[in-house]
Amino acid sequence: MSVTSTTTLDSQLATTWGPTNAYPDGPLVMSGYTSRLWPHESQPQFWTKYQVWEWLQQVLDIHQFDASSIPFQNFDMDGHQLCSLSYQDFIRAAGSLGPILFHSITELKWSGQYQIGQLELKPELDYSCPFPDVSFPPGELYDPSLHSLPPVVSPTPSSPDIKRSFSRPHQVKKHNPRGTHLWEFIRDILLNPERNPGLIKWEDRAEGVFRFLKSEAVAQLWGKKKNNSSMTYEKLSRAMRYYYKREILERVDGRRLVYKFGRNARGWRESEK
DNA sequence: AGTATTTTTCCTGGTT
DNA sequence: GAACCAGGAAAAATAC
Repeated sequence: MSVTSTTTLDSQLATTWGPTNAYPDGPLVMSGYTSRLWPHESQPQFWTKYQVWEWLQQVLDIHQFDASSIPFQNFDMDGHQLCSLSYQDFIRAAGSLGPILFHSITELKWSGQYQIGQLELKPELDYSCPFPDVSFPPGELYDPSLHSLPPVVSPTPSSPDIKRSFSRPHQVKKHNPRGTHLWEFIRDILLNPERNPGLIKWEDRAEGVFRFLKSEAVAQLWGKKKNNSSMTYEKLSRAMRYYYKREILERVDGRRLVYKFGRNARGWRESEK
């Protein structure tokens, strides 16, 4: 009764994560539990430069800072190098945010070793990537996060010239239910196109305009994350509409499935205007 | 334990 | 007719 359109969803999922690349590496993640991390993600020493930047982004988001708070150039390194930085190095590279980053990476290094035993991160340090706790039982959906190795992507040094005086880290505590809000979840899908082929795509990267390509599939993913198997795009979109008032999203009329990030959405820009 | 936020659920009605 | 879009209303889930 609650199933909207299985046919459509099936086809969306099929085209998105077709059988071609389903479970390429076998059952790396225990399908029994909801795993929060997958091997390479949980072990910073194996991160690529790209993943290091992802991590930076996530930590900033969690602590409500925007991307201009840290000179990303100072972290132009892979996970191995990152892990060898000292506390002082972090201070030098990130100023007042150094301690936060240091704490975060330390925690991650530590828990990474035990992730086999399914050790969960402390909630406040959960900058885990976009789809950590979305694990689909075999045969159901292909979970992109199960791809242990991200494709070769370089940090796109287009112009990370985000230099600005540190906006003093005065904790702007906000609500953060379950680690991620819907809009952040959506944003993170956009920021990780390699792992999420064809779910949502940028229409205008600079303006923050994007479009859902597989609306029901995204809803399913969101539902999985919230442990709600009856999530639909209909319901997800209602939540999206509430963002208009808060200016996290701006209305884009006329175009179906198209949304635009608003002034209160952070962390989606390639570089700060 | 209680309040504020955010999301979910359901719905009516309109549009593409 | 299917799939969306707009919001109102109210309940549920979370955060603090």
